[in-house]
Amino acid sequence: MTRKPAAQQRGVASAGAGVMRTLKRGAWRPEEDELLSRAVATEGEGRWRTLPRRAGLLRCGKSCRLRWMNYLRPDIKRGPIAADEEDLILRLHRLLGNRWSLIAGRLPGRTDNEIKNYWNSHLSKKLIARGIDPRTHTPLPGAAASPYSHHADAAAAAAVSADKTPPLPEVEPQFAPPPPAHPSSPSGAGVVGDFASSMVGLGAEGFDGLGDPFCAPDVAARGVFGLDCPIVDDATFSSFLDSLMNEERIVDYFGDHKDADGENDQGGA
DNA sequence: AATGTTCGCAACCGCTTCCGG
DNA sequence: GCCGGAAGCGGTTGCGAACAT
Repeated sequence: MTRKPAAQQRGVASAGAGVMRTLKRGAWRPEEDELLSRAVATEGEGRWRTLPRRAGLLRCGKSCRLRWMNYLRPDIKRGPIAADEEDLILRLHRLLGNRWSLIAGRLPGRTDNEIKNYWNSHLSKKLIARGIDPRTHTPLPGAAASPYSHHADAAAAAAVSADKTPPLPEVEPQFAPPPPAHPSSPSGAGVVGDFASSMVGLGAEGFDGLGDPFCAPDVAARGVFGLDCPIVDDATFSSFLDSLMNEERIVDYFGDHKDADGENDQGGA
């Protein structure tokens, strides 16, 4: 996608006709990408604050980091989200809520921004079409009687229409819905309670030996599970997440229609 | 063909968390 | 323990492209 030059794009000036060195904003140009890539190659990631100056870029460090993380990193995977990736995103979102970076961490080559965008533009609509609240994974109010009906409510119907996907088969959800994520905690506390209750339906019985096995270290550190929550090391938590990938595909949750409708045929960046 | 609408995604913003002094 | 700077994260914005009328 081509984009307008910085100042034009966002209305925020890179103007400033002063002595002051002004920062450029908006879309990155190829030569800027080149400068950034070279700088990271020689100096490594980190020290984003000072990197742009050393690289000869008129960008803030924040912008450089974002560009590198979401676009320039060599290990980034291009192309449409595959069915198994989508399955995993759904599973992880049920568990973790909108913790995109954590979710992205389990999808090699995918960025948090990409997953967030995919969720907002595709998956949340699919859930709504199924009469499921994408935020809580619980039935939408109007759809409570038959949450998986094709005609659950107007919102679902509208979403189906908007989604341009064929109707989904009526399938009982594989998993028991977790409680809503914490809305008041934008950067992470959304996990609150999700882990424990999600385990009921997530085939997590295999983790019985771990107590509350899904108290990831950061979650435990935030105290969201209280004192009873054992702190599980990264490896344990990681192995749990890995196990999600090996479960029967969550696609039953939606019906396996993706390949047929070509919905994921969006090109890469 | 022209115009309006919707969609997908890159980039920005503001807040939170981390870390060193 | 406190403070300030740096890094990280999630929500939101706004543009161009694609599609519909």
